[in-house]
Amino acid sequence: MAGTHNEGGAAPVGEAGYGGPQVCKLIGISYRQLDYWARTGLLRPSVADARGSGTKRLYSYRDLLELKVIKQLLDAGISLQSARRAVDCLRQDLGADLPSAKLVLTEGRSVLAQTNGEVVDLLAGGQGVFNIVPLSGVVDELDAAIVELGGSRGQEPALGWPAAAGAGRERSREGSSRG
Amino acid sequence: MAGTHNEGGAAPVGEAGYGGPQVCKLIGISYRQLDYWARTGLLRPSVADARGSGTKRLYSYRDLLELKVIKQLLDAGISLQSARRAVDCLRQDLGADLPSAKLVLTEGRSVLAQTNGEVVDLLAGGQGVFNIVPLSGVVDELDAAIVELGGSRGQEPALGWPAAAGAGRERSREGSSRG
DNA sequence: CCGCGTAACTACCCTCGTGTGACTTCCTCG
DNA sequence: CGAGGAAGTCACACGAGGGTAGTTACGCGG
Repeated sequence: MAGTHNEGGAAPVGEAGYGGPQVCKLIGISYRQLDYWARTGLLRPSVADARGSGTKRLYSYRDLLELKVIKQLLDAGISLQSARRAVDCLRQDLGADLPSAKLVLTEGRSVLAQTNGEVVDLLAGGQGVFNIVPLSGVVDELDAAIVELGGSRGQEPALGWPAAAGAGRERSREGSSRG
Repeated sequence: MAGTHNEGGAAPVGEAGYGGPQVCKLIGISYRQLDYWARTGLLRPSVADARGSGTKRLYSYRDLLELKVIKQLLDAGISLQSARRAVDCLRQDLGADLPSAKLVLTEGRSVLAQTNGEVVDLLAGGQGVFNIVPLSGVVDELDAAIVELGGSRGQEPALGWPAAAGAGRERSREGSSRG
């Protein structure tokens, strides 16, 4: 279905990235929300941002991950401001093995815990509230959504990247020059 | 200011409870916040609510605990709506040993975990975001605040709750010990 | 006994963040 | 060059309070 044009499903056009409306379907947010986040600087598309009314925003898979985390946090009743800190933390650990990690947010500090032991350790020593995001679920749901929307394309939805710990996974296409 | 009132510190007058401004100091919120919460029904004083402009709201120690939990959640960037659910959960487990428990909130479900094992178990099976509130810290901080504001009275920081609820639950609530 | 002062609660209006809808503009593809 | 879709813009809504003035219940002094 929708196999006529290459924009019919959720798969990125070649290597370009994911367009705005596609991202909305994949993440499960409204377009206005995505637009708002992009305009307020919470998360701007890393492949290509808009340069006018007629252009397209292009999001990378990494962007999708961050968006999904933000949505999870919002669903859990956490404010955008806190979600922003969470994404910040996510960006610092670029090489982490995300599917096996948990994002642990406390007041003033946010860390990526790679094992359950770390989480328990943090829990034992902390006083405030903990917000814990198991990233496995995030990656899983996102992947499932990608497959569901455009899986029949025979195009890999960008999941072969857990070997990114210290490795250069520089397959991003920064070719589009701004005007 | 003519020293007309006897409540110089934080200790409740006899069995009355804690007044509004006192609660603000104890919990660390603004009066407007407390007022807003009372008006919107998030947490109304259980000893005596206001019946006009000249009357006083009187909060019980249990109210203070719930307020403190709410404030912790707010500090962690959690919305009032979610905090409302947390307090709801707290009210269901009236007889629980709060200082040793942790409040675990997930999307759609909120439970009181009495042991760390329960928390780990919940973490292992869940997908969404977890908000974990160690109540030991809550009780501890609240107790310290009460002692600090009214400590010179040599009075018990917390008094027995009024039997307004009708149920006589004599738990050992003395918050000096924590798990 | 009654007014006064003050402490508390209340009402009203405003702000800020976080969106949402409607409508416009304008780029890109064919 | 025309059609269509995507970003932009403006107005508005709603939650969560802040500020301030008004209103009422006390207690006290005259």
